[in-house]
Amino acid sequence: MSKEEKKREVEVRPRNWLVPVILLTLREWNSYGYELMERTAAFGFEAMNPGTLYRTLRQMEKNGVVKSKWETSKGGPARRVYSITDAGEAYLDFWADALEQYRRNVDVFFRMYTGRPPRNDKNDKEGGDG
Amino acid sequence: MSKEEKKREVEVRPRNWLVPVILLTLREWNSYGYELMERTAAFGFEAMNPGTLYRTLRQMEKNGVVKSKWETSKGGPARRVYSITDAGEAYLDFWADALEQYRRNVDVFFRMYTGRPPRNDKNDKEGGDG
DNA sequence: ATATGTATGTGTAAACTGCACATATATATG
DNA sequence: CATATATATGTGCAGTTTACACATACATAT
Repeated sequence: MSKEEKKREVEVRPRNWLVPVILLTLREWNSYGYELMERTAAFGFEAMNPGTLYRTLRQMEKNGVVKSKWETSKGGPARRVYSITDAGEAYLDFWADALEQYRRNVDVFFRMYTGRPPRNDKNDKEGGDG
Repeated sequence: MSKEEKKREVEVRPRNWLVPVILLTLREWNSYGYELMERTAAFGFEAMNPGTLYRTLRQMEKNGVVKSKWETSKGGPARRVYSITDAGEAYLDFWADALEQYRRNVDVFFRMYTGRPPRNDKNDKEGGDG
């Protein structure tokens, strides 16, 4: 396994990370799929896949956290413009709570990763071989 | 959707979070599945599922990041005691890098979530209704 | 022989996601 | 009208991950 391959393998985003990112963006301004693809880059989605994004938006509307309407006045293909709902703002708050909890877990990880000396002895941590 | 249901829905753990947690624990002392179930609680796995843990351990051994041997000397059922390999320590370092990157993304999220006033106006953020 | 606690493991189904592919509109060009 | 291009939205499918239920096995006590 090369260094590059390992890095590609480790995708450190929580499941559905796209959902709170979209909600947070829509809380500030209404937007549509094609534009959201650019904005999500700041949150770790450097090469956002269109299919994933549009599917997520539809799922979110089905769940009632966003709503949409067609916008045809701007020239070019029609855009489905999304806005956040009250349920969506509440859901975003849940995500914020959960993310704070998770951040504490990651802190535990880093304290143990950097703080303590590795190769402590508790069991018999085979000193030689296996 | 009740508050409880929503909370259950939002699981803010990255994919394979169990992997670095196991590696980090094994870096300090050798251990086995049943014992690891308790230790993972500190990292957000409060009700660890045995099946998930054992399957993950086997997958990790297949990938060469841990190795195991049977221990039958302690009384009770035999334990498969795992230890981290050199490849495992290197893999743990990759995870640490990725987690730091991810933490930056979460920081961006929280700055936007708490820092700025919601309901800014950029597009036409429908002032009234939908 | 039965029950209990310890310990490891599999089968299956649901959810999530990346990749490839399909569709549709507006504009420019010939 | 025909074609190409940029914009914009959407579906099919397959691989991975994971939760839940279930199965297996050993040691000890009674």
